[in-house]
This record gives sequence, C-alpha cells and structure tokens, in this order.
Amino acid sequence: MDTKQLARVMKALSNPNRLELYLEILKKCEATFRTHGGECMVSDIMCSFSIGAPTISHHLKELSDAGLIITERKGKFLVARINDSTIGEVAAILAVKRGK
Amino acid sequence: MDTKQLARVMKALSNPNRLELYLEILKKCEATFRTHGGECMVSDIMCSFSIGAPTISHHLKELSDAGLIITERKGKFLVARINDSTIGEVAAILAVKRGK
DNA sequence: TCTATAATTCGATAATTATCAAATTATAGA
DNA sequence: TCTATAATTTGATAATTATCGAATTATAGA
Repeated sequence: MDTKQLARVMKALSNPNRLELYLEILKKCEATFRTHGGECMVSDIMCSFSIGAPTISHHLKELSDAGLIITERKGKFLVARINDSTIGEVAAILAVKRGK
Repeated sequence: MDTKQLARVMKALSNPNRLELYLEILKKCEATFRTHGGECMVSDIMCSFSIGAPTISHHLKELSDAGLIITERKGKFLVARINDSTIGEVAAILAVKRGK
C-alpha cells in the first residue's frame, strides 16, 4: 500500500461517526462470526446512531471505497463485512515503520 | 485511547501532504538515531515538499496537537521527534480490534 | 398489483480545511 | 544594532465534506 492509499484509508476513519460505524461493524462481525459468517446487518446497527439514513449510506460508501469494508445487498438489506486485509496492512505499516 | 482521540489521530494522517510529512520525520528520526538522538531538523526536509512554509507550519501543529510528534525549538530551528507511544497505540488498537 | 420497509440518490447548506501571500516574530551572527 | 534566516501568525479563498430533507429505487410480502 502506497502513501496515497494509506491517506485514503486514514481519511475514511477520520470522521468520528464513520469510525464508530466501522468499529460497530467490526464488533458485529466478530460477535456473529459463528452464526452469520462474520456479517453485519447494517439496519441492525443504524438505530444506535444519531445520524440519518442518507448519511449512513454515504459513510458506508466511503468505507467501501477505501477498501475497509465489503458490502453486499441481501434482499431488502445491506450486509457488511470487514475487509481484514486492508486494516491489517495499515496496522502492519504503522508497526513496521516505527521499527516494531 | 478512546474513539474520539483515535479519530483525531486518523484525521491528522488523512491529508496526503501531512502524512508524507509525518513519514518523512519518522524516516529522518530513525536515520539519525545514533548521531542526533532521533531528532529531525524540520528545515532539512522542507525542501522536498512542494508546499509553502506556512502550510508546513500548520501541518506540524496538527501533527503535534494529535500527539503524533513532539516539537521543540532549538535556536532558529525547529526539531521534531516522533511520539512513539501514540502511533504505537493506534497500531495496537487496529491489530487488537480485529483479533490479531 | 399494492404497500411497507430498506436503502440510495439528489440538491442544498453549513462547517471544515488546505493553501497561499503578506506581515510579523524569533534568533544567530556580523 | 543591523541583517539574514527560520518559523509563525493573520487574513483570505477555494475546495472538500458532513449532514439533512425530499424524492427515488429496490425488494418482500400481502
């Protein structure tokens, strides 16, 4: 991952609401790993946010464009999965760059 | 580190020029670890950026406010050091949150 | 086909921000 | 004290963005 792409990922996680959204998806995916194969029903977590549906939709697109999540429509609903490799790369870069 | 603070750090690293600046400081600090105690003379790296001094100054303040670097004036010059604990925490959070 | 629900798109707005030029401050050395 | 250099501050502007309401699309089920 080059610097430009790294900056893009950082930007996607730089908005507090979007970061919360990402972390919530991450939590949900891990919690339902056995029962739902690590997927997150977006409509399930929407209620815990104080922002509207259009904004959520916008944020999800940003996360998706940054490669942080993968979304898929299932009937009426949208499910999200964490793209583990992206965040893994970021964590690795940050750790390695500082010599750890 | 709570989510708000994490978002603040991400934001500080979300601008391409600012991220480059941070990485450049990191590189310089590591390169001069033996000779200069891991410090970076800011004026030394300024020339490799295409943005003006006021903008650099602004970006450095952002990095400093986010806790990513520590700056100190030495005579006419500004030296910067990496605040290793901040980036370390971020790397750790990202790694841990995804169960690694 | 009609309806209700989930999600997205569109258009607008307020807030934030990256950047610069000009002016100012800080400092070292002559 | 004067000068040159490094850095910061100020004020302005253009670009980006977070957010919303309204309208639209997609889908499942009655």
